[in-house]
Amino acid sequence: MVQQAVLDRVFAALSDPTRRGVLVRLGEGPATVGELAEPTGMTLTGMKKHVQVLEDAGLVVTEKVGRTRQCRLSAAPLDDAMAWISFYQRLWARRLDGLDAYFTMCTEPEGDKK
Amino acid sequence: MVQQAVLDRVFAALSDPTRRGVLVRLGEGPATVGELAEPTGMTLTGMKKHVQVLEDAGLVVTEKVGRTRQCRLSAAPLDDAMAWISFYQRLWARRLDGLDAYFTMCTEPEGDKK
DNA sequence: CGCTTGCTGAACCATGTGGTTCACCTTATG
DNA sequence: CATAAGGTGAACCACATGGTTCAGCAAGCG
Repeated sequence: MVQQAVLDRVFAALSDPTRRGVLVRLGEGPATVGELAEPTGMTLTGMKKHVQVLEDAGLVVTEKVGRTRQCRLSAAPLDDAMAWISFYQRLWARRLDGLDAYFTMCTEPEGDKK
Repeated sequence: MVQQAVLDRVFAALSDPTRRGVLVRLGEGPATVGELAEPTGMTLTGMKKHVQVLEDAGLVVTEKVGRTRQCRLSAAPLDDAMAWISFYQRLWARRLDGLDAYFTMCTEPEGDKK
C-alpha cells in the first residue's frame, strides 16, 4: 500500500496549475530552472520553489550542471496517485450506479445528469 | 478540455488524508457530518469544512435531512483527475523510456533504479 | 582577473488551510 | 413548551503556500 504522505505530496503538487504546467513542459524534455521560469513571467526564486515541491513529491529529479540546474520528469509517483484514484473509482462505480438510481428515484423524479 | 480550476480543486481536495478518508468512508454509503467526524475525533465544525472542500471540488454532494446533513459520493470529477494523469502519463511513457536510457548512459553507468 | 549569468538562501508579505471555541439556529423529543 | 441534538457561522490561531526582493556564490567568458 502506498504511504499516505506520498499521496499527500503528489496530489498537493498536482493541485497547482503552474506546477502541472512545469510537468507538461518537462514532458517535452529536460529544462533548466530558468527555462521553466521564463514563460511564466515568474522570478527564478519563485520557480525554484515550485520545482522543490515537485521534487519533494518525487515527480521531478534535478541535477546541477555547471551553473544551471537541469530538471527532468520522474513520473513514477503518478502511478501511485493513479492507482489510488482508479482503485476507489472502480470500487465506487457499482455503489454509485446503485445509489444514483436509488437517490434519483427517492428524491425527485428529475433526470439531472449532464 | 477540463478546466484548470476544476483540477486545482480536485487535486487539492485529494491532497489531505482526512478528506481521502472521508471519500473512502462515503464509498460504503452516505453518512452525516457527525458520522464522518466521529471516527476522526475532530469537531463537527472541523469536519464540516472538509466536507465543504470536497463539495466545492464536486466530489461529494450533500443534502440537509431534518437536522442532519447527509453526504454522499459524486465521483465524476475523479474522472477528470484521472484523465489528466493518464493522458500525460501515456504521453510521457515513451519519453521517459528514452530519457532514462539516455541519462543512465551519459551520467553514470550505475543502475540506480529501485 | 573581473564581469556577467544562473541559481540559491534568507527575509518578508499576503493569503489560504486545518483546526479550535463559542454563540446560535433548527429540528426532534418528552 | 422546554430541552437536547446536530449543524452552522464567526472569530480566532498557528502554520503552510505562493510569491516577491535582495544579497550572495559558483561557473563561464573576455
